[in-house]
Amino acid sequence: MDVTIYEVAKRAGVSIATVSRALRGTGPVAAKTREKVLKAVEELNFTPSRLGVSLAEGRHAANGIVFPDLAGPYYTEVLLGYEEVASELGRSVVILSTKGRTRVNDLIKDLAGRVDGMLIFGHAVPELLVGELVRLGVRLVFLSRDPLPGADTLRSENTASARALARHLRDHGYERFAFLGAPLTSRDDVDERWRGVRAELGGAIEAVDTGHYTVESGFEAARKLLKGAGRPRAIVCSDDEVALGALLAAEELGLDVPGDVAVTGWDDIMAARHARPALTTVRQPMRELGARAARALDELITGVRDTPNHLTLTTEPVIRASCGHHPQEART
Amino acid sequence: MDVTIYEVAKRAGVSIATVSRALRGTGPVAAKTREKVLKAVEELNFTPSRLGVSLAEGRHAANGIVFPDLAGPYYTEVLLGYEEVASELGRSVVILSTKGRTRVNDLIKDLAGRVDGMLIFGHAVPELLVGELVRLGVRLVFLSRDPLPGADTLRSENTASARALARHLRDHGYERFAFLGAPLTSRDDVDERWRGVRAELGGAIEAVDTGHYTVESGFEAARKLLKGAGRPRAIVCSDDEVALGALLAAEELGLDVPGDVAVTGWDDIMAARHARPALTTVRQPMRELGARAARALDELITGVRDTPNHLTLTTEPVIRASCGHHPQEART
DNA sequence: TGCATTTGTGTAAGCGCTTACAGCACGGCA
DNA sequence: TGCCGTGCTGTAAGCGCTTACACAAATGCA
Repeated sequence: MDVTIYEVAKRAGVSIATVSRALRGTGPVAAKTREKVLKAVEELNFTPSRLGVSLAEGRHAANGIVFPDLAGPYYTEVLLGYEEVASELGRSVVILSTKGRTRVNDLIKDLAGRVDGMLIFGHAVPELLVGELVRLGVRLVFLSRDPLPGADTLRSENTASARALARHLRDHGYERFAFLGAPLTSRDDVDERWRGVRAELGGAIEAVDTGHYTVESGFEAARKLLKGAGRPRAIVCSDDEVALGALLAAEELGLDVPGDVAVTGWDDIMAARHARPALTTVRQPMRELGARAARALDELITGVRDTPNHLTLTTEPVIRASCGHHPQEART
Repeated sequence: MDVTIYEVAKRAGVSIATVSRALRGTGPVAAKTREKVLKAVEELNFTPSRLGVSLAEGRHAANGIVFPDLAGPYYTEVLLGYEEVASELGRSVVILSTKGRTRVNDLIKDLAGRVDGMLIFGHAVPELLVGELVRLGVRLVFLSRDPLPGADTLRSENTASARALARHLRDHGYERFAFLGAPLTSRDDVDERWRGVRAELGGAIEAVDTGHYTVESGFEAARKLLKGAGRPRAIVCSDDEVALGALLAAEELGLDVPGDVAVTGWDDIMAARHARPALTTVRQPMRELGARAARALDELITGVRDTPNHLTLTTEPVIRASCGHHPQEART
């Protein structure tokens, strides 16, 4: 990768300006000259240095993406949609995981210096820095976060779906409920889900903090909960991974799902479908979130749009076996 | 992000060289001067332009990673390990998915111009291009691929584990086997697994091509296989996703796993543990593959090492319920 | 006190491109 | 024949940094 435009120019017997014009198609170039240039390019196997191009153009042709942790299907799916569209738009994708990192601020700032804009998951970035980035003029799209000035936000609907899910469970005839998740750690999505079920079920549901959103934390919390005195009839989990943990806990305690206790998740990750009983959940359009984010960013970067956009995508309940037999619904 | 070193220099009343030295700690700078510089940096909120730095330094401080498709836990896990170590080493990670892309060559070349080296999954890149990249002096690490000159290769062990898995199944008393996967599409890993079980089971196992490595293709192939006349007693799948598909097929046909048919996977992805019956599989150290790749690349880039390395990591069988009860083994 | 170091700082030459501007040749037209 | 486009190409000024080199000032030592 170290043949430069100068060598091409020399070989073709023209100036570097002509090489550049011939290659980019800007400005007029005589057919014969173009041919000479292309031939030299071919022979030397020349690829313009991205660094040189970017420096001169003043743009990176790259997008960043910041997530708290790539583990788990949710982030992966979003990333997938994001990268696909970004690539379509001619932009590379630079990733950054903040989990367990010290000096996150520096990492983010470094990233900001490598890209034209970035997608940030929820609260993966300290609040103070968010303001600074906005002030710096970095193009930003936030995922699953309350709208804020100076940046796009993108999310999928939570409250109404949560209410619908809660209603569905109540229609089963269940009366005691628990919500399993970490609603106190400011993941807006989960907070909304909690408020949704709460609004529907009122005092019949209690929240249990799992601390994290992992199979393990779900398992631990569910085990404690199911062993306790007032065992809930149904457990609404903040996401599928927590729910998978709950299923494991029930299994360990010899409880039948959904016979003894119903369980629901959120996201519809792959494992949800393969768990037994298959997990009732709410499908979030994860790839589309990523894809939309990439397009939104493109609009902001190219300047097609300069006012922030705040969009909410709809979700879809997926009723499977883990919530119990329900006459009105089909099963997957 | 558009305050430059010149403005800092002016504000601090020094030259840009001094600013650079003060910030990077190269060369001597008087304490008082350093303070002035830092103050100016602070006030202007200056971050050196990555482009400028890279151009001057002649390095990107970034690594690439190329995968056929990010879908599925295998790639994610590797990516996770890779990004973590790369970040530790001060390198960003630029991703590129080749699935369904036209002009892959251009994408790869563009990527090569953005990074100091890259990790490439198996055969995600056309063979012809591999040679060209090597010739161009791009630092490369290949995953799950036969050793080739001019680049590192990294893989996890397949043949011996496959033989061990096959032996384990035979010890159950099973006699007719099938191998489900797409061994003909040149994924070296899978090819080795097939050869391993084949070496152990000989004519007792037949290969069935699924075309892809997805739950769906596994489902389709397994359904056809299980409906057919000579139904195998055990199905060895090329990876967990195919195996999950096989479990679904068995369920649909009303067959008991492992009572009627045993199923095994490969990789030990999250869903393997949550499937019912839980999937017997072979754990591949996915994160470590990523982490090692990042370190290997670093060695090549920094020049600590200049001869290619070819490493094989060991795998670990994970015996769960899907292969049947087996007195000698514990169950997870 | 004088000289050789050391320390601190600035100047300027890159790094590899893009592009505004200028210049040159050629053809068409009056 | 003279003049004015038009088409093509080259020159050179950036883009934002790093760093070799030169030089001045401060220090150490005899």
